[in-house]
This record gives sequence, structure tokens and C-alpha cells, in this order.
Amino acid sequence: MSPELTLTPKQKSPNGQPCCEPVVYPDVERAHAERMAKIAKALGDPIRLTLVDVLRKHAGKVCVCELVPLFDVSQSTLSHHLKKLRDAGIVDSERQGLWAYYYVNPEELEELSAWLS
Amino acid sequence: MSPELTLTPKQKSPNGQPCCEPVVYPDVERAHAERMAKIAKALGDPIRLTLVDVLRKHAGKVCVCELVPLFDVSQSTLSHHLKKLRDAGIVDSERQGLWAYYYVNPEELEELSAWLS
DNA sequence: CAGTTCCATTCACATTTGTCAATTGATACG
DNA sequence: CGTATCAATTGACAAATGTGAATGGAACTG
Repeated sequence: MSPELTLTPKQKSPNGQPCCEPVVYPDVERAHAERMAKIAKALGDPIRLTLVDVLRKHAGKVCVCELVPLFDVSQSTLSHHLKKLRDAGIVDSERQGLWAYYYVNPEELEELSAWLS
Repeated sequence: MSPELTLTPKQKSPNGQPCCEPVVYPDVERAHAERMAKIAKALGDPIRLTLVDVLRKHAGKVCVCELVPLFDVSQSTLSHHLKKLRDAGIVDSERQGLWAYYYVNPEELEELSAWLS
């Protein structure tokens, strides 16, 4: 990809100084980085992050009908946000009759938390 | 906003059961949620997350010329990613002669890490 | 000075995202 | 049955995002 831009570190500056010490190859292998990025991306919206915050603090299953009025967006928009969180594995949901109950799956958040520490 | 969709929890199901226990209002105030989401969003790309990983592991300042060859994207694309990380406050940079050196500003990551725990 | 090198920025474009109105599907009630 | 309610989905659209080629700007070299 763009082989004319070799940009291989020269280890020598124009004035003879090394540009920096060489760097090890990222030891977060690519698949792990992609999982972490997917989780972070799902948290990368104020509404979704607040949703997760509410669900975590509640420590139980919360009905969607409780979540919708907390935010200034339409029901369908909130449903999309919840779907993104589900797709990222951060939350799960259950239906009971008319209602849908959401709760946090702590494992995904812990994985990101572990990477951050 | 869309006042016909009142969706206020009825606390009563059609069969007389409450839909769920009421939920406290998100106590991550909006501004904090937006800061956290901004940081998470900046980490929500595999290249940027790996960049942060490399910079953190190196525990020093790393020249851009070392970073570019680690990824399969053009130099300008990587520069864009670094700018996003800078804008989110996750990394800072310094110029020395021709080179630019990047390093992690740990405070922002710690703030997200604290929220996650 | 002219030429190089590193990095950032601009321009362009296809893809993704956030949003809402409207609809659908499922379930409950009467 | 018909109607009402909750939540998910569809369709549409503007805005943001990820990408690369090309350019610009700064600093060094000769």
C-alpha cells in the first residue's frame, strides 16, 4: 500500500541524531484490538454511555419504558442505541410480555477496563 | 419532543403487574458523560486503540516515523488518527526538528478507567 | 540557494452514524 | 374479534467518519 511512501525509520536524522528508539510491535494482537475498539466505539456516544451507566447502577433489569423518558430522543432512536449496545455485547435483553428488559453484561466492560489498566 | 409519544411509565401492565421498579436519574451528569463518551469514541477505532497501546507500552515519546510503518494505512490517514487522539486529550505531541513525538496523557484514560470500575 | 525529508492539512469521496416519522409485530385487554 | 400498547424495524436524510492523493510548511542538507 503506497510503496513509494516507504517511511521506514531511518534511525538517522539529517544531523546524525537517531530519531528515536525503535518501538516494539503492538502486542495487542489485531483481533483483541478490534474487540476493544468495538466496545469503546459502542460507548462513544453520550446517550449510550449514560444508558450503560443507568443499567450498571441499577444492578438489575430495567424496562425500556423506563429508559426512554430519561433522554431527549425518540423511542426509535433509543431503540437503535440499545441495539448497538447489544451488538457490542455490552448489554443483553429479555422480553416479558409487552416489555423488554435490559441489563449489563459485565464481561465486556471488564475486558476494556482491564486493557485500560 | 414528540409529545404524542408520552411513554411515561405507566407502572401498571395491562394485566395489573408493574412494568418494573422506577429508576433513578443518571447521576453521571451530562457533561461528564460527554467527556467519557468523547474519550471512548476516540478509542473506538482499531488503529487508534493500537496507537494508544503502543504509546502506553513504550512509556516515552515515540516518533511518528516509527508509528507509520506499523499500520497498513497511508501517512495522512495516520496523521488524522493522531489528531483525533490529540483532540480527545488522550495523547500529546512535541516537535523536534523534522520529527513529531507523541506520548500518552494518562489522565484522560484514567478518567474513563475510573468510570468503568 | 535548491533539494529532501517528515508531518500536517486540504480536497474528494464512499461509508457509517444519529436521528425521526412511519410502520410492523407481538402481546394484552375488553 | 377489534383496539391499545410497547418495542423493534424500515426508510429517508443530513452529518460525521475513514481513507488516500496531492499539497503545504517547516527544517535540515549540501
